[in-house]
Amino acid sequence: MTKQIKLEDVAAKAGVSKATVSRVINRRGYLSQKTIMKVEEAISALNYHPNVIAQQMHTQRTKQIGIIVPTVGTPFFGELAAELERRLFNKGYKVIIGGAENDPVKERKYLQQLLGRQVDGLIIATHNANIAEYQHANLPIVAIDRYLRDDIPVVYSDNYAGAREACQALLDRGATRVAYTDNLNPLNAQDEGRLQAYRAAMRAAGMPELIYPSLPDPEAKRARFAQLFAEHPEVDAVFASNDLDAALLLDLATQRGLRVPEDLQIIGYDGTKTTQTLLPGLATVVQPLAAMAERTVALLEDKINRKPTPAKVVLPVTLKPGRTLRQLA
Amino acid sequence: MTKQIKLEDVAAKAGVSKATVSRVINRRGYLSQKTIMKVEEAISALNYHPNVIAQQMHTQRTKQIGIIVPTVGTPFFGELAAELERRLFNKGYKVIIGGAENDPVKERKYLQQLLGRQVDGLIIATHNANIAEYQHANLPIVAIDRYLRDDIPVVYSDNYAGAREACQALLDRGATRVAYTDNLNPLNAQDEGRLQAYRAAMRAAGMPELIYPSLPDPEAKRARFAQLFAEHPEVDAVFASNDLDAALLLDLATQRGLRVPEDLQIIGYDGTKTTQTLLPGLATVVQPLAAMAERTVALLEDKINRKPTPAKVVLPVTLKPGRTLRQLA
DNA sequence: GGCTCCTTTTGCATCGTGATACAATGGAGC
DNA sequence: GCTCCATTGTATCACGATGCAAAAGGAGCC
Repeated sequence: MTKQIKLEDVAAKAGVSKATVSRVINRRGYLSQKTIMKVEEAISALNYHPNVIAQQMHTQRTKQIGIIVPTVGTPFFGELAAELERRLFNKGYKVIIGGAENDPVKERKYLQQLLGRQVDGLIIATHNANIAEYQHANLPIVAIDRYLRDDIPVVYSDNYAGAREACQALLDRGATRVAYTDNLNPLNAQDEGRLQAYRAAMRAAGMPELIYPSLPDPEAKRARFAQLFAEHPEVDAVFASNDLDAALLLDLATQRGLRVPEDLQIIGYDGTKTTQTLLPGLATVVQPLAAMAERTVALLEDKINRKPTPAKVVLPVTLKPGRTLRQLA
Repeated sequence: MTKQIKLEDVAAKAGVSKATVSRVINRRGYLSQKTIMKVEEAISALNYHPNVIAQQMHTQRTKQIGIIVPTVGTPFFGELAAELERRLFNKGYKVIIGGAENDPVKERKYLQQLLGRQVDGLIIATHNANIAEYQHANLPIVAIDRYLRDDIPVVYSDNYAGAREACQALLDRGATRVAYTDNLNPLNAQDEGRLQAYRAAMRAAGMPELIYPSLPDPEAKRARFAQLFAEHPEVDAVFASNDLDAALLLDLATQRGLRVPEDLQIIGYDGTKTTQTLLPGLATVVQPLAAMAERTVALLEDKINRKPTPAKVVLPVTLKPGRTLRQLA
């Protein structure tokens, strides 16, 4: 705003050299009590704050970590970002957050800029198109829920087991026709785990597969899900690959006069705090967000410190029953 | 990771001088097509990215904006952060996000570091204790929903009108005892608007005030809200100052066998996309998040460019009726 | 006084980019 | 041989904090 106070100004005010001020700030080397006091008085009198950019220039480190998520405006990624941010802050890092918004152009722009040593490391939690920049990125990276490159570790929860248990929970409670809704982006290897588990469960139960895409546009998605009920009135259970979709299905079902869980059982996926607060009755598969964040940050630190890291970390999920499931027979 | 490629390396590889490489990158001065090609080839061959820190050092700008929120793990602030981030990105800024977590110590730490010109501007959306650092901050700042200092513009939505309409909606539908729950932090001037409107409405209706605090700890809050029903069975309507509390009250009421809205009407506040997806039936007061973000970013840009800014911007809210309200008589 | 030893302070180079001034080269055109 | 202009190179500085080597100050000792 007005004038930028720098080290030199403090030095002049205190009547010492720049080096001495620096040494007072960082408590290094020999210092007389008298100079320490003089300098500290000058610092607070001028309201001096060291220029972080200059420090970064010198250390060649920014102590900043980039996090790329689809958006923080959604419970899963919002809570994930919050968990990551808290842990990174405790380790002295600040977080640059990028909402890729399922827009490969925006994601690419973020990467190109962040690759100029603006961050000491990167956490990628998007489900976008395979972006070339990742392949040549010369930077510590950890991915969440998505494979990027052989030497980039992936942290994810056990999607296959989670989906298997969700399907089993429905079948154990007498479901005869189970539909599945998912964001069927072929580039997300982990979500494939959920799809595969659903298919395997249907095969084992001798039931047909009923798969509906979860479209990005809210209106289109609502219309698509409405079709499900229209086309397949025999469906008496739905496994949604995320809780927001489960809530939408719940609303649609209620509007059509279906009773939940008597006529239709519903189970979601993710189990964030937000969903559990807003819809405490929803059955869901809870992803271990805190643990995922913990491991992600630990892996990133190892990468930064050039320690060896495992190729992947898989964490267990928990099934949370709820009022959208019938009582067990 | 390995070796840091710098301008000089590109120059050597392309067989030209540093100045020429700089000219090519920034398209300045006379340049032959041949050199442009040579240089660009070298750039991509070496996978060169300009060192952002050095650029920042030179321009004395970081093109980074700090956003301090309580947490992005909550629908309101998560969606707000997402709206802000998208607009800032479009203007060439990256976002450093800080979750203050209602912890004044953490908030203060963030400020002290960010004040070292690590960001070109700051957006404050916390409801924490009054932190001294704000008073001397020599940096463009815009606050959301909270007064900080005379020369820091505040953007907020019309809390008084929103609360007034919420209360009126309940009374119009035959409510005879209306309780109010809120995060009663005395430092949040705007929330006071909601409280005042509730009090005025009760006074006008000749009804007693029933005010319950929304505690930070989830378990404690649940217990506190349960008291509301135990202590005041005559309550037939609740106005919650946020949707998460409204959902909690809805759950508690259902568990106690109260029918909503027949026995108990509920209206919340905020009306985020997340709540409207998860609980589409909840009546609420919708805050204009997108407009708030838009105005905030515009004000911050004005501040950065030293243009005059208004002291405050108040935006209108919208009442969204729902199945937690009775039909109008 | 001259010497060593320790404390305290200072000057200077460094990090990578961008800006600026100025020189130098080469080719075209007359 | 001259001018004109496009093109590239060289050189230097600024940005602000840091860390090293060197210098300055003071005490003690012979």
